[in-house]
This record gives sequence, C-alpha cells and structure tokens, in this order.
Amino acid sequence: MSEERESLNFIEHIIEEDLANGMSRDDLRFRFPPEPNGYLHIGHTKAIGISFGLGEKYNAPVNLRFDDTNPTKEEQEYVDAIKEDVAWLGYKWANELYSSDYFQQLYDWAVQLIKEGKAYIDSQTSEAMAEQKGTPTQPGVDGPFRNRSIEENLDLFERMKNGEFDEGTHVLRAKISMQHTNMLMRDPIMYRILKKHHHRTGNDWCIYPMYDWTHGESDYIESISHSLCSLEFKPHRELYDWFLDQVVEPDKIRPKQREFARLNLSYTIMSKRKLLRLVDDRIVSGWDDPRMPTISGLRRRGYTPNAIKKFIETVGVAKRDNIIDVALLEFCIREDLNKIAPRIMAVLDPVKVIITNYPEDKEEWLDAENNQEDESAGFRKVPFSRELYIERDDFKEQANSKYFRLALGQEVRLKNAYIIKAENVVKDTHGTITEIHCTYSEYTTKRVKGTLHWVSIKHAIKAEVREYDRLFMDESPDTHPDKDFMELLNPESLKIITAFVEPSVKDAQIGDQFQFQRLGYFNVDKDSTADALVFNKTVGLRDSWVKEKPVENKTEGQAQPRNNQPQRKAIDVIQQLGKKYTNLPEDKQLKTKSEIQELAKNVSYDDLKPWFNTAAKKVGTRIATMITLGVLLEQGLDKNEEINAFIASGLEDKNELLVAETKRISI
RNA sequence: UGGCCCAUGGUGUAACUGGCAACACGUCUGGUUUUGGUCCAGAAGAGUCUAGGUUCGAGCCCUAGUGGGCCAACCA
Repeated sequence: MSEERESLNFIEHIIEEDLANGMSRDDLRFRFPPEPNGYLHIGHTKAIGISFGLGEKYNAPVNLRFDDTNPTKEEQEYVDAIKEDVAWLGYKWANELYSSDYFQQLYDWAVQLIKEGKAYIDSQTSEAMAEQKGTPTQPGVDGPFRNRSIEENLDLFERMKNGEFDEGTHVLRAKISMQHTNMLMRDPIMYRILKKHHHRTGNDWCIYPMYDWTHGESDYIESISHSLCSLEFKPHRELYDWFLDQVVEPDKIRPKQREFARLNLSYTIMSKRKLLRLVDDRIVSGWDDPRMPTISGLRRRGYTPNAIKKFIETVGVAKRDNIIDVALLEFCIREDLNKIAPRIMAVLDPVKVIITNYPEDKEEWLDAENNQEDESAGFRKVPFSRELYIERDDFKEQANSKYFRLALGQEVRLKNAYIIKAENVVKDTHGTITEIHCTYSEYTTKRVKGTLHWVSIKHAIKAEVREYDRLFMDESPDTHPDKDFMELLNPESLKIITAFVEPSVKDAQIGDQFQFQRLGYFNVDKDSTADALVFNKTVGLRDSWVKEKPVENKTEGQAQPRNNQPQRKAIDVIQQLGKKYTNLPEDKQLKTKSEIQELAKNVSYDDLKPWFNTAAKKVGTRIATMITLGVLLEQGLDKNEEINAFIASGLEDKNELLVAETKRISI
C-alpha cells in the first residue's frame, strides 16, 4: 500500500480533524440549500459539488433543502428547475426537504425565546429601526420596545401569527445587543408579517421566519454536521451559533457553518438578480439561453455533467476571491467531447469548388471514420461529387509557406477523399471569388501539408448554426461600482449562420453532439425540427494557428514577433499596475487587457504622441504611459529598445516598474 | 473611526506537525497525425504582498504595515 497523501482542501481538513477528535463517520451529513427564486448557475455548481462531493467521499447523506422562507420571490417553477439541474449533474439527494417544513417548530422555538426574555416584538417602522441600528463603525441604540413585557410580547406574537396586523407593523427580534460590533447581532429580526401565498404552505402563515433564524435551526433539525456556504455568510456565523445555543441539546449533533469562496467566471456574471435582468430585458432568450452561465444554459449549449464536474474539481476550494478563466471551462468540455463526439464535416462559410476532371454525373460514397479517439465508433459513408463547398477561409489565391490550406497551384487533401489542386478562380464583379476550379488525383497516400473538410453541394443539408461569444466584453462585468454591467454587454454574442452539413446527420436528435471537423463541437438545439436542423456551437477546437493580421501599410515583411510572450506578460503587468496604483474614478481607468487591445486598434502609431499628451492631462502621466506602452506592445512594436528595456526591468521587479516607466519612455 | 475574512507563476489550487515551492489551465518549442484537433516530448514563467521577529531552518508561527473582500434588506 502506497501512502500517497492526497491533498485536501480546508473543509476536508476540518472534517478530518473532527473525525480525529471523535466524531463518528455516521454522523456526517451535508445539505445543499438553494432558495427557489431563480435558476442554478455554474457558481452553484461549486456549492453543489462541494457538499455532494463530500457526501460521496464519506458516504454520507446529502439533503436537498429548499430555503423557502420568502414567498414574495419564490416559485414552484424554480423548485422544479433546480431539481432537474441537480439531478442532471448526476447527484442524488438523500431527502428533498423544505425550510417551510419547519415553520411550526421554528414558531414554537420562537415562543420559547420570548418566554426566556430573549426575543421581543418591535413595532417601529423599518426606517426607525435602521436608524437605531447604527453603522459598521458606530454602535446602535436600544429601541423603545426593547423591554416590553414577556406577556405583551407573547400576545402580540400570537396575534401576528393570527393575521391580526398589517404587513410592516410588527416584527419579532432577538434580544442580543444593539452595541455589538457585528451588525448582524444588533437584535436581528426573526419574523416579519407577510400576507402572501406560499408555494407550499399556501395561506397557512401570515408570518415568515428570516434566513438567520431559519437556516441554522433547519440544519440542526436535519442533523447536518457541516453546513457549508459561501464567504459572504461569514459574519452570519456568530448569529448562527447564537441561535443554535438557544435550542441545542447536548446529545444532538451541533451543526458547524464553514465558508468557502464562491466561484466567479471571467466574462460573465453570477448573480441571480442580474441574470434575471438579462432574461427580463430580453437580452437573452431565457434562463436556458446557451450564452447564460446557468446550468440549463450550459446544458443547452452542449456542456456535459462530466465536464462541469471536472471543472469544479479542478477549480478547487479555498477562501480567497477568485476569477476563474473561462478557458479552463472550455478545456474541460473539449476534453470530454473529444472522447465521445462523433466527427462530421460541415461548412459554415462556403465557397464553391468545382473538380473539373471529375465526371459531371458521378457520385461516390466514401468511408469516413466517426471518431479516431474511439475505435468502437466505426465508419459512415460520405458522398463525393464534382461540386463541393469548402470554407472560404481555406482558400487563398496566394499564400506563404506557413499557409497549409488551398492556394492556386497548391495541393491539399480533402478529408476522407482525394487530393485536389487549385487551378484557377472565377470572381464576380466585386472581385469576390465565386468558384475555385480544381483538379483531383486519386493518389491519396501522397504527403500534403493541409487537409480540408468539405461537403458535396448536391448532397449537403442546410442547417442553422448558432455561434456564441462571451456575453460581456469585460472580464469582470459586475465588479464595477459605478458602471452598470449592462453597459458591458457584448453586442455580438450571438451569430446565426446558415451552414451546409453532410447528409449523415439528417436524423440527428435534439441534444446529439458532434465535432464539426476542424471547427469545433456542436449540438442539436431544442429549436430543431425534422426538416430544419439547428445547431449550437458548444466550443471551438483549440486553435494554435494564428491568423495573419490584415496587412497594414507598414513596411512589407516586418515580421510579427515570433514570441509574443513578453508582450502578453508586460500587458498583464500593466494591467495589474493599473489596478494597483490607480486612485482614479473607475470610469477613467483603463485597466483591462481588452480595453488596451481596443485602444491598440483605434490608435495608430503616429497618433500616439498627441494622444499621449491628451491622455496624460486626463488620466495622469503614469496611467497614460502604461496605456501607451500597452498599445505599443499590442501593436507588436517590440523592436523599440526602450520598450524592451522597460519590459525587462518591469519583469525583473514589478515594483520598480512605475519608477522606471516615467524615466525611460519618451514618445 | 469598528468587526471579520483573505494574500503562493498570467489564472485557479497544493505544499502534512516549520525541511529542495508542486499540479492543472494558459503560453511557447519540437515530434506524430487524412482535423493547424487529439496524442507524445520538452521549455519559459513565482521564491510565496512588505518590514521586522522566533528558529539551525519560515510560504507555513508571531507582530506591525500594505492591498483586496464582506458587514448598516421586514432578501437569502
């Protein structure tokens, strides 16, 4: 037995410690407690993965508990969607439970607290109460109802319950301390009057318990051993424990709340409220729009449970704020799909190829391997004929030696078929190529540099393809305090294309997944019908082929730097510095790579000096310099020695960068 | 003039009771390949926010600072 020590996250360390201190494995119990007020997103998947993952690891039960204490926001629709999503991910909950199941018990305990003088009815307006509450830096003051008699409290509470009072007239508060350094401990509200229909308890209750009063007690009722939640609940822990102290019996499991950092994904948002706004404002087609970070959106987009689980596993669990690169998510889905998705050929942006030495009425059905990663996947037949489509991108009249695709006078292989050579082209009046005339040869073992995908025009099926890009142009759209996330939307996040696909997919079913060879992974959308296929692009193939930049009117042959690593690195440094050293209002900061890149596009080299002067006045020399540098680097002008020196010094010592920058750079 | 939490390559996480800072993504090279994919081989990139302290030895412990986050809903 090899004693390979597996690396544990901090929660697992806590559990191991508890176990070592005498807790029985049988006492381990977890829960996932969503509020049914929206759809689950990739961020919830982390919470789900942690609790259910622990359940699997320790063979312990995990409850699915709907935290449904606020009937104004919660709906059955969401309960159903959440159950579907958790089940789809492949997790099995031990019990389906609801906080509302515990309303009576919670009420009884509240009465007990009143009797013990630990809770009282406050009959002020919420404004008055807020005023007495103080601020994080100032203690609160006691309100006028704080010392009501127990009898009066009991009477009022019962009448609240019986519906004798209007909403907002009374609340039940725990009597802790208005001077507590933790604001949550300043006599927190336990119950409010809400005359709303509840999706499960109907009109049984006129008062509803608050989160803090409900959550810990629900954990206690369910004998949850470890109650895991995200970091923003850390300040609640003290109150969680206080409420528990009031009811806990020594022989029962006392739940522990522990907090982990929630997941943030770059270029998207992770707040139910904001996601709801995208839905309500019709920015997206619904909660399951394939651009949404919701589980249902990812599912529709073609993400698999395995890929999502792998992602969550890879991301890890810790307590520091994070923004995870969406590239990691994409890696996970590619890795999974590469193994399981059958390959087919589809052309998204067609240009016609005519094989001039291929007989006009001939057609052949050639063998094509379905998946070279999976031998059991077998072969299919694809039709070949005289007239084909290839990608417009795959042909160039003239090409340099780095271009592996079709060019005049050059040969490429057609995947699963023959080698062709481009002889000449036909153009329309605008100079756009309409036909490429080629000759073919059957000598298929010949070595050629490139292989293209294609479809036979007369056999191809038309299909709608929906290509998605990130929803936001900003890496972290919902962290700007003075900028609305809606301003950062990517206007081109959806592109609808008419594509031509090989006929073997004509009977594809909703949800079927394919690799369109050389393009990416696609699945059949639910909008598909028998005679009109609709595909979603799940993710593109990894593409190390760097497309040449459109030729600028610079000196011909000024090669792009072979290695752009230093540039990227420097841009990252600049980015960091921008964040770190800027005290400017948010809207004057230009600190993200995408912003710098955007600028790089719009500012020409010659414009830089005047631009710099203006920018320096506006945002300060330091920032302007950093941006200018970023622009220069982005444009690939690494020949500039000063910049190189600057980069070198910056890389050596990030802290010296600021000092160095103003001295060295003169434009 | 508060309380609490956090700080390790570009990103995310490891590093046991102090003992050569590791893994994944990303980036770059090369090889194989009827996908510029996959796969294989390799490389660059941090000396752990700063300053002190304890120690033979500190990413880890202590103190102070700096930076970031959370906390003032009859939301969860």
